[in-house]
Amino acid sequence: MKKAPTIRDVAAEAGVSVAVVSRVLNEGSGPVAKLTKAKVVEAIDRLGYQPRAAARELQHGGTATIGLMLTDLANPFFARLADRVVWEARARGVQVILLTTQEDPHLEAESIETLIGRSVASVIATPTGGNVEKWKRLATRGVNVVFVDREIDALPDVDVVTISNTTSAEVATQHLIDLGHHRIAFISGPLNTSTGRDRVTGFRNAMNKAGLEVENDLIHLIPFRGEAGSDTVSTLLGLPVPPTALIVGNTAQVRPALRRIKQSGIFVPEDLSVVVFDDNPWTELVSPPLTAIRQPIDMLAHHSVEIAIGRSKRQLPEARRRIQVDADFVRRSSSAQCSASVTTI
Amino acid sequence: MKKAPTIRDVAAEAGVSVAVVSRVLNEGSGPVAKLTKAKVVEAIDRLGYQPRAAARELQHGGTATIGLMLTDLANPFFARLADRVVWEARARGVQVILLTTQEDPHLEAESIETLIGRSVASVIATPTGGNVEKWKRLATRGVNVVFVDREIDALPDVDVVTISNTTSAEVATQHLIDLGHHRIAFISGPLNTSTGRDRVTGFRNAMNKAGLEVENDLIHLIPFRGEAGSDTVSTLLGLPVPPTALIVGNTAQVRPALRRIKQSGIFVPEDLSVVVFDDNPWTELVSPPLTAIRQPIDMLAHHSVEIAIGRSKRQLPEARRRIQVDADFVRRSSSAQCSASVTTI
DNA sequence: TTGTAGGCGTTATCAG
DNA sequence: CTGATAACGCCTACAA
Repeated sequence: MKKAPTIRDVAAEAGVSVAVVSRVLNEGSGPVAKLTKAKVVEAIDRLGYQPRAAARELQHGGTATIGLMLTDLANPFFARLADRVVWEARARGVQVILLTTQEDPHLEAESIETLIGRSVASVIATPTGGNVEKWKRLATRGVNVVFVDREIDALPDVDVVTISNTTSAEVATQHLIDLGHHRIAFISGPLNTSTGRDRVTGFRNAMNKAGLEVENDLIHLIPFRGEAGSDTVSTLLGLPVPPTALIVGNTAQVRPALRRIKQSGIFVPEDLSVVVFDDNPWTELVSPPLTAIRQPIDMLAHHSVEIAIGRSKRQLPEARRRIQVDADFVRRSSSAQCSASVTTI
Repeated sequence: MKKAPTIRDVAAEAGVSVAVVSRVLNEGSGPVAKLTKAKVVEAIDRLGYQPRAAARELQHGGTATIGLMLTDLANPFFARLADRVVWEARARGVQVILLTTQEDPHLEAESIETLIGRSVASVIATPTGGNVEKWKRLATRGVNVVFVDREIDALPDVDVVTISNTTSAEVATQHLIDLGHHRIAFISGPLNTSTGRDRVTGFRNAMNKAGLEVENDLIHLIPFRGEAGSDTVSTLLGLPVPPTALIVGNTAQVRPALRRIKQSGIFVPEDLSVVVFDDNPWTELVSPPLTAIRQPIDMLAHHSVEIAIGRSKRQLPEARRRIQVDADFVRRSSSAQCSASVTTI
């Protein structure tokens, strides 16, 4: 475990000055004779030399690194997002430092500090909803912030990449209405997240448009973490007049909700039609295969990274970008004609 | 976007020297008068000062950061592992920089270089199987390497945290044997990974112990990436005498395999009993709920981080640690008595 | 084409 | 208790 060689060691080994070594390291930062270069390269890998990122960073005053701040990697949606972001970033030679907030604003605040300290060039994040001041400070520091999946209204200046949540929820709702459902329940995320809010809006829109009443009993806003989806389902099924259809607009709660439905001995779609947000690879393997809103994760990742890196190269127009990618509606077998509709109407 | 304040700005603002500021920053690195300290603290958050990690790192010659190198975040197993590792690390005030290799030794090599440049204290990794020299160099540099989930035989000195793969495969196999199966197929990962190898070994052990012949037709070693599991299933089902049971020992191929089984119109467990490696949250929601080997992911994460950090503090005995945690066997409904067993024997 | 020297922001070592 | 000042490893003028 001898200590790492420095640029000086390489210089000595090759019999040249550090400046020359630096020049061969950063291709094109200055002229180097062919022969000299060869000697240096030789020395470099004889010593197994590797430039220290910290020193470079200090000198140059920043890194090309992207900070990726997600709420929860155990959620397959975010896991796949992370996978794609890391991939896209690497394709551009940029590293990713990953932090998770567990939906906790306190941890989020810490993470922001950390990222400032690390002097990352950009951060891609799914904000919890709080820490408005902190986010502002980060942006003021010259860090390019890109929100993905969610946004914060109080921060109208940061770039945002999301799916069209309102429209997606409308589509899902309309689908069920077309099948004759009118008692449709909706489970969404907390109202202080843009996804939670926009999806509920879409749901309401579609219901109103169809002249159907929206009963507050049937709308449930629950946290992303935990298993609240289970109890919510129980509550819904226990209603005097239970819903005939359910939309789960909270990705993280799809599994708990489904679990409870199974336990309750309710049949899908005979007793209850189900549509869920986010199509993960397992969705089609459960019985019945689930009708779902598929979020184009690669697009989300692609645009986020594109913007993040584009900004740090100042190759983007000043104006804040707000990209909405369309989600696909995938019809499978968990949604069907409302059996009650014939008799009830 | 004014530039970030430095320790000097703080010193000026507080009317003291940089040394003093440094001392209040690093609690207990030297004496500071109470009043002075107050002034400094005041100045610090008036300026929103945040020490630059790069400078510290340069000065001190290393970071407390952990490099986490996984093959594929889209695989829920690794996603959950990442989640836990990030969590455990943070609980100890350590950051994680995440890299994925996509099972590609070339990308792995790059990642190793990167990590050296970043002068991380430790790296936790699921090695692809190659790059033996590179891994050695990393270790020689004084970086604490911990392999998790898999190991490399050619590197007998690095710490390893895995589940007991051989035993787990034995248990799974024995379970099927007990149910009267003797034509049992086994899908595993490539032989150049320890998981692939050990699981096959376990399978063979159990078969031999029961005096059953192991037909090579029934053992398939396929890559972790891609959808090879589908074709493999087709091949197996197309055999003159198809197997009555299948163990999928390649976590990433569980989904493709299952998918093809469904498509083939085969009934589980009536026509085919199925046992899979790794119990993810969806496993119990598919029909029928899958009998599975559950890997204790939190234990894997916990021990990995424990070792990684322990080593960097030199608080661990010299000797290499090799931790094997036991996996649980979770019996559900995808495995059943062999219907053919009565007639065939 | 090559070399020399100064500085990036911190911490650590010594004098005051 | 506090304050100068020399590293840490690299890059970049500027000189040779």
